[in-house]
Amino acid sequence: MHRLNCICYFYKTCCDPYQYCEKAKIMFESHSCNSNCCKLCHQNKVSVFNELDAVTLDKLDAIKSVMVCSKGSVVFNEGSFPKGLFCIEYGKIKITQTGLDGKNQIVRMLKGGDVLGHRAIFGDDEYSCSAYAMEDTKLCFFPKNQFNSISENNGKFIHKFAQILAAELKEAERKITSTAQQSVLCRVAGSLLFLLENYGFEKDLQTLNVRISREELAEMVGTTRESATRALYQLKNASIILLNGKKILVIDKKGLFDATV
Amino acid sequence: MHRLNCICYFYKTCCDPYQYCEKAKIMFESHSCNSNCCKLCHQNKVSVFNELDAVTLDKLDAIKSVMVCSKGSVVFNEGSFPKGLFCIEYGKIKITQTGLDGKNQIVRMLKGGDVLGHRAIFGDDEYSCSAYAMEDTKLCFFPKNQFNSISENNGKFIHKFAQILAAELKEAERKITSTAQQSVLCRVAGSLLFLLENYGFEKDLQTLNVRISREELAEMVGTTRESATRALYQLKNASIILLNGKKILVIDKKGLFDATV
DNA sequence: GCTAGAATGTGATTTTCGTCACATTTTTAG
DNA sequence: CTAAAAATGTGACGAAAATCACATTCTAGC
Repeated sequence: MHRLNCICYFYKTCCDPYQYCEKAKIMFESHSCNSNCCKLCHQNKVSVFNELDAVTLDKLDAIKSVMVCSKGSVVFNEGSFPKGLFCIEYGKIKITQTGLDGKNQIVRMLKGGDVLGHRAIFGDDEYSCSAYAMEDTKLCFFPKNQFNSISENNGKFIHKFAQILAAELKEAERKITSTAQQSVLCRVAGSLLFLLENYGFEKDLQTLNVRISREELAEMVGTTRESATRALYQLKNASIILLNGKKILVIDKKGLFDATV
Repeated sequence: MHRLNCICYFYKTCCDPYQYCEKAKIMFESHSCNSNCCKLCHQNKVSVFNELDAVTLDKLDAIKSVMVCSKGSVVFNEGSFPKGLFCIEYGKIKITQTGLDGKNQIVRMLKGGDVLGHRAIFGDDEYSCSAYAMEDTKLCFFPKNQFNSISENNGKFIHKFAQILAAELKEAERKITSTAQQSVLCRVAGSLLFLLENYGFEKDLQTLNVRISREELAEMVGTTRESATRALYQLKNASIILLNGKKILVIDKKGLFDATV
């Protein structure tokens, strides 16, 4: 099933460094995985690896490990030094930062095809954030030194990362402005819209394709759990969304958009 | 004085595109300028151009224009498309974004040696922010297409920009967290500390080496002019700073640091 | 399918901060 | 130098959101 030159880590919830874990192994095997080969990966078309030549893809394949993280796992911790670059095959990752009194702030939300660890690697820096799997997630891992020697002489490849960093910077700066200027209600509406754009709907074309707790929504928005809850119910009372446990259904996308200003 | 292969724009306050301006010309000539040559520029050591080989520096010199902006000038406008990359020889630039009801948010503050326009260029995007000169500022300008063809085959050069973007992203994400979680007083203290780290002191070793209005401070912090004023006076009453018109004197740096949490 | 623990909803209260209004000071242009 | 405009300081007030407390509901693990 998996290629011989791929080492497979099985990742155990909340353990660092990565360890073998029976549950992760079962997850790993239960998925109809692709060949664990970058060239054949269905994320190839959307990820930073698109447009890469076959030779570079082979090199990347040769150095990579594959790992599976169960929901809640830590991928890396704020303050530690990056050992390499991660690329998501499937799953969802939240990137969080610790603020006052250990209160978390979610600064990015990732999905299949996205990379993580690149900020610290290109910044030549420790991780400024932690990364957690929000659901069972499969990642590929490229050790830093080997990754660097592959990218080093490939201006196009580095340029692609610069492009990603530029897009992330744009989004972060926009978030500074909205956090500073908008009400909690507007920010909650904006975050739901972001989740919709980023993760899309489930098959019913109404339910947001991500399970997020009230606490996490509050951490995205930069408010308290209670205020996030109240904002959600305001949107519900305005017939813009429906709530069903952790499911959030968007029934009036335009209304949601209008609520962001 | 200036090299023949350097075109000099003289920049007129608030005019776009850049125009000849008598005042700017006088400013330009009154400064004992260097040769307008990247190789000899004193910012060479700190800017993205450090470690560049002589050949590349010569190429950059050949394509660049030099311009001087008087205080208050617009360097570029949010929403327009980048025509090239700027590098500051001296002066100070604020990068702002328009939020609700046209309220500004300052997202970055730049100084000699810093570049601007790189986010939009590497993001292949329009400007997501506007740039204003906070004081008389001298910039070098590198037209986009020519800049791209020089950087294209220079992985190290692009890598340097990725490094800058990574550092800016780190700072932006940290600012999201503080804006979301900290009180106005903490954020004002934090901004003063940032201004100190970024611009340093004047010769008296107490006065912040930047003139910033209450309004601008509020725009950095993400609050109102009145709240920013009140926070400044709280710090003054705590004998952490002194206020003298637009001058801000830091007399207790540790106290300022303690006030950020 | 039970049960403990986690997550959520909700009212009451307090705190922070924005808004408004206007006096005062500083800066700028002529 | 002077008038006008811009920037600043400050009190009163109200709105938004944090905090606290606790009831209720959901969920994971046995």
